[in-house]
Amino acid sequence: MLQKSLPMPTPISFSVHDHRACMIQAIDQAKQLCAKRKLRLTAIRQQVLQLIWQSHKPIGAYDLLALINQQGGKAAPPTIYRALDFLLEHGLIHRLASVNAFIGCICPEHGHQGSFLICRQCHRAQEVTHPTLTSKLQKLAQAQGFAVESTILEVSGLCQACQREQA
Amino acid sequence: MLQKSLPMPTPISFSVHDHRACMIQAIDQAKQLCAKRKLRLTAIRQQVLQLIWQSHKPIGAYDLLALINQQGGKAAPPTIYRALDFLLEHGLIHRLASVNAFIGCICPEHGHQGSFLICRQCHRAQEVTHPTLTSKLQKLAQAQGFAVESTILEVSGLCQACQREQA
DNA sequence: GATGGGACGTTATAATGTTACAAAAAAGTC
DNA sequence: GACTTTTTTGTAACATTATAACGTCCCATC
Ligand SMILES: [Zn+2]
Ligand SMILES: [Zn+2]
Ligand SMILES: [Zn+2]
Ligand SMILES: [Zn+2]
Repeated sequence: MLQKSLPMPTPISFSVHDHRACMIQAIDQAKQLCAKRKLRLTAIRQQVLQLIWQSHKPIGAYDLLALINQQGGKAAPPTIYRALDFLLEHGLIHRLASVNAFIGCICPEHGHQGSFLICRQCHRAQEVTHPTLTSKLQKLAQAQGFAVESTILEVSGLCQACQREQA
Repeated sequence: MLQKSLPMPTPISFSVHDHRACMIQAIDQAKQLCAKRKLRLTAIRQQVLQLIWQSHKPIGAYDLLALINQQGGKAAPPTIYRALDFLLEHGLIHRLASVNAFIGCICPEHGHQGSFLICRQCHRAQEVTHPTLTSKLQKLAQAQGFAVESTILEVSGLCQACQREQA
């Protein structure tokens, strides 16, 4: 079960857009999702989610920790990791293993693995869908007798803006 | 440039096989490759490569460090990481970001990104090819104006043996 | 208003990876 | 061979990322 084929929002990380609106929408969506599933979006969990969305690029656990403590909090690593675990578990964020950082999920309802384009220059990342790709992968794995449970797919390279800057 | 389409050896990690023969062949191949490219496969680099191949599953940097020091060495982390960097740079090993571990490459001549099936139970991993998959991915990225430089694809799940054991 | 499970605070520690600089070894040059 | 230059290794300290253990608090339910 890699991904359901519901429509996903258009990815826009690499485009100019009102990121504050993204965050507000994401928080709102998270609240609804937690209400629906009877989960507790506690103050810290919401704060972590908000900080992740406020960042225009994937953010590390200790950067989050610093931000929280700048804002008057007095958190320790376990606090952050517990919040991150909760958000991960319920699909509200993704973890990018190749850069040890976290990013908000653009469609938390889906229950999916994320796939990401990550710019090595500006460090922004964008979640993308891989419609046929997922099934191809499934077949490839099944041919080996391997039962897929989850997949990480992280593409590193240059986003359009950074390509232009390079030239 | 994700991958050239030369023939790759049949993956056998999850099958019963003479792993010692794998290692000997891999070391031999590494020596040839380094000779051809005028690279220096120093004692430590060869030892690290050999230890990686001796392990029947991906192995972490600090486990390698411990093994080397068990064998009479007196290495510190930088020693290991430098050897790993060399081996990575020249495609002799791969790094599995999702488990922070290293694994020997089954076809170091190719200059490719690896894709891996990783069993969450027995922790063995197997490198696989993704012939059409790579090009699909390229197209997907290009549609976003993204210039791909490298890709990590790591599939987690259960290998055939562990599936049977489960049942 | 007891009580039980989940969430959080706190301290310490584990695991992974890097910087900086000195010494040694190897390779190139005459 | 003696010199210089480059590459590799040794060593100590440090940085980053993540977890363990245990006690306390909150709060929903009974
Ligand atoms: Zn997502
Ligand atoms: Zn960029
Ligand atoms: Zn390989
Ligand atoms: Zn297995």
